[in-house]
Amino acid sequence: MHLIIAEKNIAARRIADILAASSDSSQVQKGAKVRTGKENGVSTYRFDDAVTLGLRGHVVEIDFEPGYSNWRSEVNTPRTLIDAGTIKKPTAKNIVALIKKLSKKATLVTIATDFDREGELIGKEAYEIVRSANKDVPVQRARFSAITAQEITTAFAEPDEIDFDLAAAGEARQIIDLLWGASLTRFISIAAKRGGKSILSVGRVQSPTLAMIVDREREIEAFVPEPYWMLSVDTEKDGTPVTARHTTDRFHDKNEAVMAEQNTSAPLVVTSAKEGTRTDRAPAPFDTTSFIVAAGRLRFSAANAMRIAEDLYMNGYISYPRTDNTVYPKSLDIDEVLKELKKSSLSRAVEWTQAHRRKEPTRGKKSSTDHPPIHPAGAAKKEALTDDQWKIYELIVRRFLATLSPDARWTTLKYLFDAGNETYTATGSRLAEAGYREVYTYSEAKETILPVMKVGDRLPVLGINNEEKYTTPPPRYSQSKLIQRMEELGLGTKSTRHEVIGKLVSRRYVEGTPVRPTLVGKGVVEAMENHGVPITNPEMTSTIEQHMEEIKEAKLSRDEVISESQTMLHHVFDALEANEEQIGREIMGRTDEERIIGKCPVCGNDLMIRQTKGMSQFIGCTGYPDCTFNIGLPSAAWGTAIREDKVCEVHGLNYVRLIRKGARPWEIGCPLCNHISSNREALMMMPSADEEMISRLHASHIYSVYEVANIEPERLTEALGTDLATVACLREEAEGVLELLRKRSELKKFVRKHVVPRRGRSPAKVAAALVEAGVNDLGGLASMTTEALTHTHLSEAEAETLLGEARAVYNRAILREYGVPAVSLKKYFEAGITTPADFCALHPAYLSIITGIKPDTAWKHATSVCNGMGIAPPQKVTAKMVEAGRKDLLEIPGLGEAMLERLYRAGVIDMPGLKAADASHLAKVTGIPAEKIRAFQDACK
DNA sequence: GCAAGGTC
Repeated sequence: MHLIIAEKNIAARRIADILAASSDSSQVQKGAKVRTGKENGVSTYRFDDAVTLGLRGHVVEIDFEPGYSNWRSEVNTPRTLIDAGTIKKPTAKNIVALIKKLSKKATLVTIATDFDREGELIGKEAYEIVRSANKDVPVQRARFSAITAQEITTAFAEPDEIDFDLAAAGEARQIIDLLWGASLTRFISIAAKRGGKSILSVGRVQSPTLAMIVDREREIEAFVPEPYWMLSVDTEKDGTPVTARHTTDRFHDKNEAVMAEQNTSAPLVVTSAKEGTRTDRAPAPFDTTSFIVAAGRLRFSAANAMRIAEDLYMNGYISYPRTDNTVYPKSLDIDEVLKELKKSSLSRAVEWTQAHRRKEPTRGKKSSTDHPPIHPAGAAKKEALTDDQWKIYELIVRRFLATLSPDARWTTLKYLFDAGNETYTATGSRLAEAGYREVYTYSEAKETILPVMKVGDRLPVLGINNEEKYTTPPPRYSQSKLIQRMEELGLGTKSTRHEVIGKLVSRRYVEGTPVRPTLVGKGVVEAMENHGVPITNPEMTSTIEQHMEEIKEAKLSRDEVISESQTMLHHVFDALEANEEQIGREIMGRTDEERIIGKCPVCGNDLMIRQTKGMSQFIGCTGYPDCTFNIGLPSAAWGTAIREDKVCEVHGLNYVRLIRKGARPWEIGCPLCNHISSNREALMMMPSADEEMISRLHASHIYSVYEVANIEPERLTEALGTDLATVACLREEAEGVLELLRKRSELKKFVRKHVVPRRGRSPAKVAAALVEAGVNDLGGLASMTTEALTHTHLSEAEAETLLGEARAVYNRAILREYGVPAVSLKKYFEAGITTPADFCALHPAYLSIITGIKPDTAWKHATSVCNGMGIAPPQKVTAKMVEAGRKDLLEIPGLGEAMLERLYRAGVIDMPGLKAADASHLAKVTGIPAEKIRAFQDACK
């Protein structure tokens, strides 16, 4: 059996299709003989004697040997990771298992992973899995740069061998990345006391990228705008207005500009008129980076553009979108692609291209072996795709057509003028041949048409403009600019570059589009720069690249390179460990800054967003405990509170918003404005509150009922200008309001738990209706009628269920309050004893017999419930009494255990009780026939 | 809990 292993499922499928179609036997059957199956959850493609399967990129991952998982270990400190051994562990276990299984039966294995360094490593990983199950099977390597019939058949007809040196180069990179990344990440996270979700990560790619963003921000911050002046004159020729610029583009000295202006005098004499042409080259084929840049102009984020491209690829509309190649390989049949595209919604553009083909397609600067440039692979109709998918597909098709179309040609016109002692110029351009612009319509061809003039023409001066302008700082990086820069510096790969920004955002190192660093981001970069950690340097990548090249050429060994890197990292740690505390302070100082939202209105210290260990967060004064001013914020379950740039005009505090992954941010706005308005209603609930009182409270920075109830009475008297007695009253009122609010919130919680949300009827709406109806707590709800409940947006059935739940919960709470312990309560409820009334009406012996609780204890429970209810408690019942009575009763012929329970229920627990009872009444209560009862009574001694 | 690299 021939086992073929590709890098991914789609590649496996297409390779199988091509090989099956070209194998001798199948040519007769036109290639329709690939059998698709699922083995171990992995798709396989079988034909003839071959089975093809796709990996999922790397199916194993490197990690440290066991024992290094505790970040805070005293023994295995971050530094020890440098020399900790690494192991490979499977990440796609089902694929690994399937390869092992199939390898045992294989007589030949072909590794058909992508034709690049990482593909070689992935192939070697697969090879090792094969070898672990089969020591002898021959393993060969197929190399191809496009999955076309021609390339695949050649690659399999002339197989090669795995390049273990190239794979070793990849391994060196993996290990070095892990050693540096993990050890430094742990070190600075621990130094800055950050754990869990807010760790501070460091890596060979992410850190230099972050440093670039930080650097740009520094340039912007340090930028001082400088004025300059631009001089131009307005004129006209045969009624067409023309503006001519001074030949000195920018005057940096105002006096010079003014002088030039004064020296300018009519008429404007044409001294030179030059015509020319300019070639506007058709663009090169798309690689991943140039594709992301072009999609960025259509307002797609890098990650979004890639996600859509991957979608299109999976559906066969475009070729593989992760490529470094900008030169179409010979094996790509361009005519065939064009023919196919005529079936798409872009057929007119395709036809134009076919009619105007340039000799050779354009080519970019980079050519590589991995994949062809991104190009269309199938025809799509506009209706078959979503809007965004169509925009991306159209872009890729039009770019492909553009690479096959002629260059555009412009004619240019340049005039020079004399105006007194000054010279001016005007340039025009006109699109002579649109060329590729016919099909690639993404940039506007901006023409400047000038009227025809000849040397010696004299034009009027209609006006002189001397404009003062300022130089501007370099712009922040857009996503695509950043990806371009990363590529120039060799950071990341075609497959990962667009993910790096996402990583920096999720670490809260950068924010916004275009991206700017946060204070944490700046702090981390500064800390590394200040303490000689070279990882923020792009050179680290180039060094690794060089070393990898040498490993590939077998000039250096993998272990030599790793060992050199380890030594270097040890030196880095020498410096870091000596300054751990200082590094921590530097970063934490920065991050604190990010949480400060303004000055405390009470004491003038900084106000800071704080999170507790639980889910609660608030804005507190850094003067605490001397100043206790604070503003509550919604629970962190709604999102983490972060500072915004906008500042409240009234209170001078930064706005705050809550952010949560996957949710729209919750804009709190000015936290103090929010605090005031959300507490106003509650304050007004105090009977003696009025507007005037509330403004007095606000003036003393008292905003909530809670504060009224809890701050020192002296402060209240001062704030309100009243005496202590009035304040005492007020505090009592506040306590009352708080109690009411607490109950309401409990009620709300209860409703939320038991009412199913429906369109237009949220649980909150039901709760509001209850409050409106004067129901403030669970007890109130429990004592409502079903009918009354149906007026709160509930159906009758819903009202009944809610009422049932409410009563159960309420009764349980009351009974607990009256002193029935929780463990016993559970037994009572299981036996159907659920209300205080049950305890008062039923005989303790009955309570005991149906729950298994001792009679004495049941009596005690019944007594405390009756006391709580203000009802006379039952007479004392003891185990002895019950036992004696029971013995007597059971002696009566025909009276068994079942009947005993019924009698208990009716309060009859012994012979005297039975004898004294009214037979017909007892019959009614117990359901035992009256004659039988009479017979029992007769049998009593 | 950490990197970067594949792929989904």
